[in-house]
Amino acid sequence: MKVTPLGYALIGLIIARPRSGYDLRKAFEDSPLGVYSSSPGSIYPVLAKLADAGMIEKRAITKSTKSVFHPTTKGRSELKKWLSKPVTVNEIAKEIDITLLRFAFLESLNDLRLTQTFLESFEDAVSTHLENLNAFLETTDGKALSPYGRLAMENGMSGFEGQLSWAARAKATLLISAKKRR
Amino acid sequence: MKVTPLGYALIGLIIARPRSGYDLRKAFEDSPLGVYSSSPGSIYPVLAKLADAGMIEKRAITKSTKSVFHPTTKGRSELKKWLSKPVTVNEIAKEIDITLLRFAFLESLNDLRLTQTFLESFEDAVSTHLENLNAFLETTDGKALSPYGRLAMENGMSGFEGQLSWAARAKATLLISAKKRR
DNA sequence: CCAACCATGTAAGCTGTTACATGATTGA
DNA sequence: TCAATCATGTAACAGCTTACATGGTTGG
Repeated sequence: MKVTPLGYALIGLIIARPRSGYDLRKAFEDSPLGVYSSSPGSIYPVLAKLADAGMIEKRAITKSTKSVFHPTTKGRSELKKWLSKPVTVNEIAKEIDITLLRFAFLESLNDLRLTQTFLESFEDAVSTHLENLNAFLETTDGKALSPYGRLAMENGMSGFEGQLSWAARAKATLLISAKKRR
Repeated sequence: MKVTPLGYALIGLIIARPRSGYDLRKAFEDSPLGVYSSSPGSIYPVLAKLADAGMIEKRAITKSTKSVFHPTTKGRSELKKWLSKPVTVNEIAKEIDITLLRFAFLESLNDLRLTQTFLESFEDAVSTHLENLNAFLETTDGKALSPYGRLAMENGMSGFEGQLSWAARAKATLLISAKKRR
């Protein structure tokens, strides 16, 4: 079964703490971090599929229509697989918010080496993408950019430069404890 | 008929210069600016719909299977309507790349006042969103953020701060000629 | 002549959203 | 008791992508 990003997000939240469908909806509702709709139509069908596939376990609450989802071994390992995938240029360019989602859930794995690999892969992808953008500026199309187009382009580029410094900061913040331990 | 963002992008490109479907595909292919797929399945159906709705005009090239799309009055006015919509907080939070697309096409309207309105609306939306994010940090959920979650949050926030300085720069760059004219 | 590119289109599917529908529980 | 919130679910569709399919044109 193919798990979608929303599916991974749900598994990740359930690993952090077992929750009902309603709890999960609220988790999306309360945070202003864009991402997904909190509407029932988004979440319940995905939860049902994940439960079918054994990625999570639905436990009924006695004397209630309510139920709570718990993590399973399979769910944990699938999530880990997803989080361990290297960051690609395409992911950076088109769905960087999903990259950040992956980063956030990385914490649950408690594996600093993986975090480091991830952040380095992130830096590589961002750098490559920035090189591509710079290369584009040197092409005929790039040089022919109108003022507004150029400004829009600069918007993107300075954003990705910000991503690079963020990654450096993140590494410094998270990997410092490892250094201390030496 | 409802025009989708991809539809507006196509109208905008056609206004800039009449093109065939194939030309439009290449426009997406060559630019590393994320946005849309250049595959035929994305573009041709939308072009057909836009032509049906009178937003663009398909002109056959004699002795060829090829044809070129030209802008229409209706297409121009619909695009202008789309570009004139104020930037909302939700748009900033969830589809800022579309906001930037709108900005880029704004140039074709040749209306500095509209550009200024747009950028100010953009600044307002970004500021409000930043306030929302800051407010979230003060809530129980915000204070309970794990280190990784906090870093992901900071990533977003510094990105939006970057958007604010970009908007200021864009205003300075574009509106300076208006000042000179006084 | 054959590879590469020009050129257009359809069908199926993926991912997620909006809108609809229903009923239980809680607190003022 | 009645509004608000808890709680779960389905149906329809939106918007875009991938993969498939087909044929013309050009240059080495």
